[in-house]
Amino acid sequence: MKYSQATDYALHAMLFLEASAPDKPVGVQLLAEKLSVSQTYLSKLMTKLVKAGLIHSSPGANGGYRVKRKQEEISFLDIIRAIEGTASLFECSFDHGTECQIQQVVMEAERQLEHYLASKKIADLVPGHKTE
Amino acid sequence: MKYSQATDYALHAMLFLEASAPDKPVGVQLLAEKLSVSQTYLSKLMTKLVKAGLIHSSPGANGGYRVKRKQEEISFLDIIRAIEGTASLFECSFDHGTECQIQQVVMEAERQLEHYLASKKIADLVPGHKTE
DNA sequence: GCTATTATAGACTCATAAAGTCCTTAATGG
DNA sequence: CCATTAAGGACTTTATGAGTCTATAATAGC
Repeated sequence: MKYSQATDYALHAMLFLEASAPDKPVGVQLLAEKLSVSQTYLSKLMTKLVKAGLIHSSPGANGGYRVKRKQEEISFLDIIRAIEGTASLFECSFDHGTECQIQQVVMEAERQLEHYLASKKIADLVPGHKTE
Repeated sequence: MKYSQATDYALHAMLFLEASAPDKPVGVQLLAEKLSVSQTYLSKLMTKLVKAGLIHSSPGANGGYRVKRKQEEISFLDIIRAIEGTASLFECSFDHGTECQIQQVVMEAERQLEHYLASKKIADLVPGHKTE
């Protein structure tokens, strides 16, 4: 069980966007160069972030990506979910009665994990940003 | 990101073993029937649990699997690790300086997740077992 | 309005891992 | 010795991650 490398790219891309000037869009070309990944592949990931409402994109000349205004709100969990999806960490494949005790334990663990990841904001990592 | 179904099988198999008489070994045939999975596949998973030191196996007639004496100690994390391995949830693939802030956040989340899963024992789910 | 630039999207490839099957070998109790 | 049971190697099948390649759509600047 592991987070995909795509999540790694997305987290770093978001960090880069946060650290960039908020008014000037950053193109996928520059991002891909910084992350040492192909433009076309990264652009698919960026599109996921756009669809998740985390960033804004503008096509055309001088276009690119910008973080949304509520950037301080963007958590690790937001980004991870945008890339990995929202499927549960564990799902018991049996039906023994109505509820699986094992599943309940793992689900609670997942709930705590997500709570922590939701509390951590990307903006926290950028020097000079105030989050609170 | 998801735990494999193999982990699901293993957790349920352990729960079954805990709930069985500790002196009489349970064969993979019975286990596989209870879990609706093939014997050969399940036996591979059971072997992993044996190698991890969680259960004891005896071949030959009347053989099978038994939990080890320190059964109260067996945690969800033990079982999950035996099946999934101990690889980290997240590993940053870049080398930007010495440490990745992103990785540190996710690693801390993972540490908490594992702490919780280590605190939960399979024996807790078996009525009539005392854990503390 | 034309053109260069940039995001979006579909179709495809390639490698890896999960999930499982089949067959053989080794150990052990009766 | 034999029936029973675990262990292990070799294989298949399917799904997913990680990309590539090519085309299309939108937009700014001239």
